[in-house]
Amino acid sequence: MSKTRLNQLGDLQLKIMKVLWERSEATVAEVHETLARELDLAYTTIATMLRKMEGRGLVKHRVEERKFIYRPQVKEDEVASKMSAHFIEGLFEGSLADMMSHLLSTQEISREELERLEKMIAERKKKL
Amino acid sequence: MSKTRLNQLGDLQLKIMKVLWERSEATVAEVHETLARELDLAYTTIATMLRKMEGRGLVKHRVEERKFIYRPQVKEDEVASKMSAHFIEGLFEGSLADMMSHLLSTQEISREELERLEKMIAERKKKL
DNA sequence: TTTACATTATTACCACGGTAGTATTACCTT
DNA sequence: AAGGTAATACTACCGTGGTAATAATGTAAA
Repeated sequence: MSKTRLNQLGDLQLKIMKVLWERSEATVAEVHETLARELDLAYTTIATMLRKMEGRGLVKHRVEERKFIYRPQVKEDEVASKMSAHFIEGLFEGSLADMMSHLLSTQEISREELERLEKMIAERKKKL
Repeated sequence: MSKTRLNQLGDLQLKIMKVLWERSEATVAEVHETLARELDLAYTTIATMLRKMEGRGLVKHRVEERKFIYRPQVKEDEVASKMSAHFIEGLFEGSLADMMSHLLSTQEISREELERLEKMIAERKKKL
């Protein structure tokens, strides 16, 4: 198992995981194809990356008619949590509010988004 | 110049930058000492890292009585913004609300923090 | 059955973050 | 003047993300 460090996936690894999360499983070709519109990578690049990721325990594969079918070995939520925590820790001393404060004052945000945020927080407050 | 990729600083680099940002400038010894409680790193590790960071344009140094005095070449806000944007992009398709939604449902958050968030958002809404 | 094609295997690189030992230099103290 | 000390310079190494070319292999088509 080796409890892969989920707190830091590379950009490409993340993109690959996203494809896998969305489809539950996929062949190398499918992943490659899905990412093709976004990234111009060689087929073998994806294949290599997936193999490496399997080494890290991020994915696992089975064989079916000569093809490798990969599926995630870690949950998206888990990864998102670990990565978020790590990120917020490193940049905002772990304070979610500090991060939001910074984001609110620097990022472009629509009224809709603000309202969504407002609702979420209100909702969350109830659960306490 | 090379417009250093501010969107991705390593953990150690960030920690070093934080020291520099806080003090405006510092010698290798000061950085090393400041981080000592947290990290057990060789003096030369810090020195090397700072030299590498200077190569990337993150810091700059001047010499004073035989010592290198380093100062940041990039602003904390700028780095925080770039890194945040990159992070949110990679994990939440760029949606701040999506990130918050995830964070709110998985992270431990105190009532105080929630209220702080609430106020911030209300405040931010006014400015629109 | 030969050939083309799809797929994985093998191997190789590069960049960079991180880590640090050893060498050199220069200053300061006896 | 010799020797200690503090600082930087140089060099080296490892892990890993990313990228991919080439080789091998098996399958399907002609």
